[in-house]
Amino acid sequence: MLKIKVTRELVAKKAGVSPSTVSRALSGHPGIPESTAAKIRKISEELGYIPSALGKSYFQKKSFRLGCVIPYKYDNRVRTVPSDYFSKFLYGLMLFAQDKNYSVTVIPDNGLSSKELALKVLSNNVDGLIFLGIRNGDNRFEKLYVEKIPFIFVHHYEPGKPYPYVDTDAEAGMREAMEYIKKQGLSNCMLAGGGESFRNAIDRTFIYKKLIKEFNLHDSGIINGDFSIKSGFFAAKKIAEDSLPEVIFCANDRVACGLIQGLHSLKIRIPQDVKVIGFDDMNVANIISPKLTTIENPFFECGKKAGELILSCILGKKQNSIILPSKLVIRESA
Amino acid sequence: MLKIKVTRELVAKKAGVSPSTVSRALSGHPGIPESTAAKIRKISEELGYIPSALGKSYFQKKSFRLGCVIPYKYDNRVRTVPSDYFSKFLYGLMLFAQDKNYSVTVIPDNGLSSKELALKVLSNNVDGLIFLGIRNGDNRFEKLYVEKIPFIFVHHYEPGKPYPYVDTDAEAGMREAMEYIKKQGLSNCMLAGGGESFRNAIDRTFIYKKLIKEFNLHDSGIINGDFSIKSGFFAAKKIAEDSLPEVIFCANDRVACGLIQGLHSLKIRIPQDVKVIGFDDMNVANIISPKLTTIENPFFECGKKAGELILSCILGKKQNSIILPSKLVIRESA
DNA sequence: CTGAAAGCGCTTACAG
DNA sequence: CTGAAAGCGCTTACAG
Repeated sequence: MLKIKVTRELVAKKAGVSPSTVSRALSGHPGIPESTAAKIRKISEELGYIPSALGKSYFQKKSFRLGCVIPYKYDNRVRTVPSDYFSKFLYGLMLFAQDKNYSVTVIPDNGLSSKELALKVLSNNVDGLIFLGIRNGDNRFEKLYVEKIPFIFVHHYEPGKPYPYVDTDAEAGMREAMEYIKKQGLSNCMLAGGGESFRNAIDRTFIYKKLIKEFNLHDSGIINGDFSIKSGFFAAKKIAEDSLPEVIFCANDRVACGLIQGLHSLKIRIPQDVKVIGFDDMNVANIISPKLTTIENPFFECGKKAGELILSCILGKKQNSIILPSKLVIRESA
Repeated sequence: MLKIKVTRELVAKKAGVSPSTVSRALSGHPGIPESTAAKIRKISEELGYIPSALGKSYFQKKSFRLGCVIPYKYDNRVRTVPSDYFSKFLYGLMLFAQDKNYSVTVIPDNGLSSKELALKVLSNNVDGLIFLGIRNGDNRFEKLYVEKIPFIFVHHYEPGKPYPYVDTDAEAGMREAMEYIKKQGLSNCMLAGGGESFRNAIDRTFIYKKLIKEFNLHDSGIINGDFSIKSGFFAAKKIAEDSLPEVIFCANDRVACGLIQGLHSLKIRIPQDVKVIGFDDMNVANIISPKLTTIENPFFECGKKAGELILSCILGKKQNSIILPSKLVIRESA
């Protein structure tokens, strides 16, 4: 027995109305009286009518999809955006999208050209692009902007440019952290910094310097790395060459993990010999020993907000960038 | 100056051919001589013609999208599939999809009904579904199968059912691990098991028992948990109640992390007092102290294979389930 | 090798 | 409040 595809026409016939009316009833068009709409919904249900997402998209020239662009490099292994970041963010985004009847398409980016990126939108594969893990100096966006491709950054922005973004205000959390250490009577700080590649790393370094002054603490210097575990490990060696500071701030939790490994290997105890404070509150912060005192970066919330913002861009509404707060999470390392 | 949408018709006119020929040339139809095709491609390029993905999808009634269904629970916080798993898998899948001109849509699943899941395919939102993190007793699949919805499992399967899946052969890696400890003259083993909720947990327990016998080692028992960090932590307390075994196998790296935390809190040293062997080789295995000796689960490869398999299902080709090998990765904990 | 034509399923402006 | 009709951009079977 062949199953017949249930079309809108069939529903219309059964309901004694025209196909147009079925469309309107099912999409909640205001012109249709509730009694008619209810009847049509009931018949649709009984018949098992399933409106085609493709038909709708096609007609409206909208894919109803948000593109989430994720960097990767493939050398020996795949390098990913730190996984927690990626997955928590994506959950936030998916849940937002689901709520708006959008879906989320993930796009791997190993250096797609402006043109290739634009094509994702121009070919209606997605309606807009959300960029994660962008590095400074990436010059692909001017062209996207000129072509009016809806796009936003997450945890990145370009000073002086109108590109909208969602970012975390690192200052709130770092301020809490400074207060916290000041209250303990500590003063001598260092920063295991994240270098110049990421806007967020630069900002965190800037805020560190600013707050050190503001709180009248002593800065014993900055060891620059690149946001990686390895760079944290090497920072430990450098820091141990001189007399230890009382507190080491880290550009992110990955750096903090490497730093802790490095300090361990040098038989330096945390927090007894030196306190360590991370940034991001990745899952690993709760697993590593000692558990990491760190500053929470609201990845999940970022995902939701990124959804809101890109949708505004797509729909041509206001596109005000969004800044989310960070906050201190006290555990064992400081 | 208004930019005119470049259509296929315009390309056709400029090239002096019909729109049909443009379609054929651009999609590499064999009937078109290369000279004509080249000319049409050139003109398309010059004009900036962008074929609409929506048009194609609509006509072919295919979305060219693979749906990746990811479980979550939202209570206080979002619970995710372990992030590494998720992100490495997704990279493999995305790269495969990209290669085949498909894209990947992520679908959050907090207990969608069979019907809701089927709808994702029936409405042409995606062409097929890839299920991650499925638990035993999930009864949503019979209906999908009956409705001929293309779907596969990853790291799950249902004995006696024809549902296709991609899984990792835990035995290869666990065998290596057993050989490795046997070679060290160790014998007294325990398992911090993963309980009954996940097929993979059951299998790993089964394989553990089987190999213990085969290698003529001593089994001091199994402490069952649920694949979580917390369950590993509690396992440590239980294990420490009696005399310690020489080696503790763990159902996965999360359990191993919890176990290590628990053992640390009891002042039990790893590997001096007891060896610990994980499973999965998540990122954290390299971060935790001691670094975890574990069995690598090829997540990235799983993603690629999952892409292949679901595509076979979608295209109605053979659907042979795929088993990937695991292997021992020696670090510090054993 | 190539063109004219049909049709995919939908939505909405228009007319009533 | 509701229907008939146009049209979104594509692909392919058919005819030549």
